[in-house]
Amino acid sequence: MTPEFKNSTALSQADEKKQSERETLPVLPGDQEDLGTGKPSGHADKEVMAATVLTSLSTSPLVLYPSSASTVPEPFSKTCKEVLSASYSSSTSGNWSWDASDQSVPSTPSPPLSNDANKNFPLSSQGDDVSEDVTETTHFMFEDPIPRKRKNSMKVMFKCLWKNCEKVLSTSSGIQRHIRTVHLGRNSDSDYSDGEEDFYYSEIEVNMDSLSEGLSNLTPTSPTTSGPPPVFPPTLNDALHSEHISVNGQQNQGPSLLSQSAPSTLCHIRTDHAYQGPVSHVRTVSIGEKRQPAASTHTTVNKNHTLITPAPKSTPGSRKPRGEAKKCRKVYGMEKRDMWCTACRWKKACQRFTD
DNA sequence: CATGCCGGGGA
DNA sequence: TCCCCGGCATG
Ligand SMILES: [Zn+2]
Repeated sequence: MTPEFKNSTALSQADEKKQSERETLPVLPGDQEDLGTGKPSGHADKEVMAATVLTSLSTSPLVLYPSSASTVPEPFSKTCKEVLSASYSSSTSGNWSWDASDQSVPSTPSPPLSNDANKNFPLSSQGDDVSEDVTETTHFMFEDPIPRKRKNSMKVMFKCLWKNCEKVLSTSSGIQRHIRTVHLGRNSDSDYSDGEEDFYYSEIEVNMDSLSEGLSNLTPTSPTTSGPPPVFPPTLNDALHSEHISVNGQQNQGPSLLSQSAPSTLCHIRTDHAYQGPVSHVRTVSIGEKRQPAASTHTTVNKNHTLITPAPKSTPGSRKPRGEAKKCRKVYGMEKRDMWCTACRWKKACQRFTD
């Protein structure tokens, strides 16, 4: 049978199943030429076809050198990767493949994480921006529409990194709003979000398990709770840096002036957001020099092996950068699926438009 | 909801 | 090895 008709016609909607009808190709005459669909004998299957035309979409890569900004009065450029390395404390040998090594899910189907309603983050936004907190959404931690994580009992939260602000929200949009309104002093009406906010918050992951374990004090289970209900704060901030960064004296609040509050650190820590590649939008302000909170070596004495280091784990730590650049699928569309690169057809990582 | 892709499965 | 899909993560 002709392989052509194997597929059916259904598809439609979400995933069109398959449809190997060649639109462009006329019903293949007896023997198609080389670059047909799949020839056993590999010839150089370089795709040199017209596809190239479309491929021209690439984008404008390169250069964005914001570092030479200008507002920076003092050469504060330094401490760059230091921070980076600090946060990336992970090591090469840190095969996080062990993951579930310890406790948790021996074999029981354990019910949905559930139960304990323990959750509350000690965020205390006091200190600076007293002027007005737009209140906006605050902390609502459990409303996340996250049915199940890859693991169980793992939650991703977004923490504001401003000097004295420790707000933690459960949604990125929430934290962005917070930063925009509270710190950047932007109008909330226009939720125009340029990449700026991204640099002021970071994602942290909260392990409910260890949490409840370590400090299961929330519940009156153990009477001996005199322990300090610490907050698992990945916040390794120290006031040390504040000295340098005090360019503006304070931060936050600058309704009239735009985000002049931005601190100055010439390095852009890429906690996770990997913004690179084709940047079509011209950033009004040069990004790159901002970011005030700095993480120093976590000297926290963690006797437990349960580090809460923000790094390895499914969603939170190593986020999937999710490359940019349109891939075959988007470029050609489902209709011309035959033009996709093999990888794309197999639903694998695209090879033609690798970014 | 669409896209991208890993991991796994069938021939 | 080729081919494909379930399902999930992400924006
Ligand atoms: Zn591709």
